[in-house]
Amino acid sequence: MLKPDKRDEILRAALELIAEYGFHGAPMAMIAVRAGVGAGTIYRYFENKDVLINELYRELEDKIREYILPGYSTERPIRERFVHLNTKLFRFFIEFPLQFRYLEQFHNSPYGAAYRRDKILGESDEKDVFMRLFEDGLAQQVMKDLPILILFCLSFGPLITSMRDHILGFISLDDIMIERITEACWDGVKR
Amino acid sequence: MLKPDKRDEILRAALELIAEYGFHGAPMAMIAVRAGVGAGTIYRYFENKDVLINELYRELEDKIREYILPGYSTERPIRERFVHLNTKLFRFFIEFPLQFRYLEQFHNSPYGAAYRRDKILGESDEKDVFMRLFEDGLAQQVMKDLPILILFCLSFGPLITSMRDHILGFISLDDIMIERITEACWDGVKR
DNA sequence: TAATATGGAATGAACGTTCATTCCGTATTA
DNA sequence: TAATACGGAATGAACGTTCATTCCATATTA
Repeated sequence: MLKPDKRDEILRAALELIAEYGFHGAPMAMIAVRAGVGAGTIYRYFENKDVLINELYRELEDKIREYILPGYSTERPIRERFVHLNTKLFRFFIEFPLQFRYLEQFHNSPYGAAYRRDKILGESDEKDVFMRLFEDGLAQQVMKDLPILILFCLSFGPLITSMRDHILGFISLDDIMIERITEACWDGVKR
Repeated sequence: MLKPDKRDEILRAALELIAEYGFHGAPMAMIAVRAGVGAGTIYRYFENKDVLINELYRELEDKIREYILPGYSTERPIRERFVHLNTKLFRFFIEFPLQFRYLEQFHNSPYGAAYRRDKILGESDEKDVFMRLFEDGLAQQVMKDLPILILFCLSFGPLITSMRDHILGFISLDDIMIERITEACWDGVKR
């Protein structure tokens, strides 16, 4: 019987190594060593490296959703929802920097491009929380009359860029700074 | 005598292939074929792949400076300077999408991290145009009282993110959209 | 001028290394 | 004991880089 905890060890090891060294700097053999399993064992849990990478991404997405959604309500005012999601995202990434770096690696690769194409153009059954927020912001005329994707860029661009600098140690993001950046982003998207 | 145009061909080929396939998806052999030279010839012009990659980045930086600086004056009002640089940067990247993608690849790699560390922490002799703009904006109390790097993130985060979506074909950045995004970024950084 | 010699640029096959993946003998489980 | 999981050596493909050789523009010679 395949053990779930061995699978988790492999995923954890892959996350750590890929976050630090990138996809090409994290060979399967190295992942195996860090996970404390044989190289061949990985292939009992994941068909190949691509599958492992994509699986890791999917689980990460779930983890993020679980982290940011509690306390979030589409009934609240747009501005409050915006601040909630932005702040929680910042907090998540600061608490889990390896996860942030993994996401960065993923998005800046063919994996990420393909995934994003699916998400934006594809007919997803359940709409993204963020999509929904910007749609509502537009409908209520609280946000600037810009394409939703642009509103996206205006709030997540600074988030990602500043997180990167935080992780590299160039700036330090404490709660106050997070709040001020979020406010500045709001100034950017609000009408 | 080593021919400059052969060197240029190699740089051009490397730019195209790395922009499209990433550092690891662009083998030297492939670069050689596209440049129309023998594989070994590259090593007559560049010590190794790392040197080639860094040289390409440095030339790209020069090209950008030459593109955005004409018509720019530190004597003008902060807001005008901000709009000038942002707009020119957008235009450059839209006109030269391969260059944008190369920059992206570079920044999301150990090359970029090392480079950025030097630039931010190092004692550069000449100050960056952008650094200077934000310093002036702070001094004149026109911009929000935030660390310079944060102001940076607030304006370049959206630029980079929206350029990425533009290149992937998810949005279309025309002059009007550029202006509106730049305005929104200004709303983000202005006091 | 014609014929030959020279030296550096260009070449691409070959090398050593690294990697993802497979294979199979052993250990573990039921 | 039979079936399944495991480990890590083996494999072959792909890569960056090297180097013995070829090519060619120029210099030298007769």
